Amino acid sequence: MQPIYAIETFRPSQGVGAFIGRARRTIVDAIDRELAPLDISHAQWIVVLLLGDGAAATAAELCKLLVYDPGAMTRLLDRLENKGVLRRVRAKGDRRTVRLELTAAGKRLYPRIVEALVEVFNRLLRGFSKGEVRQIEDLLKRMVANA
Amino acid sequence: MQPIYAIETFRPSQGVGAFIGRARRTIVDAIDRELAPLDISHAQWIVVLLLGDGAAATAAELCKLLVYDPGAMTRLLDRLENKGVLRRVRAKGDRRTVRLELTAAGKRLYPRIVEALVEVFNRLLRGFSKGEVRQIEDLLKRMVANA
DNA sequence: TGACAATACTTGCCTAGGCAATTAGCATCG
DNA sequence: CGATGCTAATTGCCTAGGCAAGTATTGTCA
Repeated sequence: MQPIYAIETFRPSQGVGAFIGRARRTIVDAIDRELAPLDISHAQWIVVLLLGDGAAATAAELCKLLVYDPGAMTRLLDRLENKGVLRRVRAKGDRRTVRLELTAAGKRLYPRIVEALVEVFNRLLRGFSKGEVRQIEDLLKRMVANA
Repeated sequence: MQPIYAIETFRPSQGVGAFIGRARRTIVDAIDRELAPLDISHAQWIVVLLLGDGAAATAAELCKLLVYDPGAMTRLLDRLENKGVLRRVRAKGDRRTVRLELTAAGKRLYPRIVEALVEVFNRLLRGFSKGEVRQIEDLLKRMVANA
C-alpha cells in the first residue's frame, strides 16, 4: 500500500483533516443550537451522554474517553453537580474513585439530548444509505486504531 | 430514504458523532506531538496552513472557515505577529480589512507543517486505499453540505 | 511489612476562547 | 449629499481548558 498524500501535492484545506474538522464543528454547532433551551454547554452534554449510556462512570473514564484534562473535568463535574444533573458517590471498593450518577433530573435530561442528537444526525445524513453511514464509522474507527 | 438513527436504539458513544470527535482528537494530538519542537499551538498552525495554501488572506476569512471568534482571532494573530510568522498589511482597496501575509520565517514554517501533516495522515491512513480516502472526504463533504 | 510507584481526583495559576460593545470604513438608498 | 446599515477588526470582561503541584488511597515488590 502506497502513501496516500505526498508533500508536493498536499493541499491542507482539502485533506481529510480539514473535512473532519469542519464536519465536527457543523455537528457540534447544530446540536448546540438544538439544545440551547436546555442551557447546557457542549462539553456538558457530552458528559451526560457518556454517563447516560453507560460508556463511563467515573471522572477518570470520562477524561480518557474525551482526552480531557482532569482538572477541567473536576470543575465541569462541579458545574453539573450544582445544576443538580449528577451526584458524586464515593466508591466502596476503591476509595480514591468517585462514582458519578445521574440524578432524577439528569435522567430526564438524557433522553432529550439523545432526541436532539438523533434529529441532528438524521438531518445531516439526509441522502445517505445506512451502508454509507456504516462505512464512515468503519473508516474513522480504523483511523483511530492506527494511532 | 429512511432516517438513519432511531431514538430507541441510538447509542451516543457508537454513532458517527463520537467517531468524528475521536478521530479529530487523534489527528490534532498526533500533529501537535509532531510539531512540538516548533513551539506552535494547534490553533496557530491551522492558521499558518490556511494562509500558506491561499485558502484565506484576512482575519474575517479565517474566522468564517474555522467558525472562530473574531476577538480570539485578533489575539491569535497578535501572537503570530509577535513571533514573526506573519504581518498585517492594510489593504489598499478596502481600508477596513487587514491583509495577512506570511513573513519569510512564516514561509519557511509552512512546508514543515505540511510535512508533519502528510506524515501523520499517511500513518493514520495506513491500510486505506486511495478510493477509501476519497470516500471519507466525499461523505464528510456531503454531511457538511446538508447543514 | 515498608518504601516507592501508580492512580483518582483536586486546587492554583496562566492562557485562550466566547460574547458584547466600540471604532473605522464602506455601501445603499431616499 | 446624508442618514442608516453593514462589514472588519479591536478591546474588555468572563468563563473554561491546560499544566503543574498536592493529597489521599491503592498497588507492587524487595
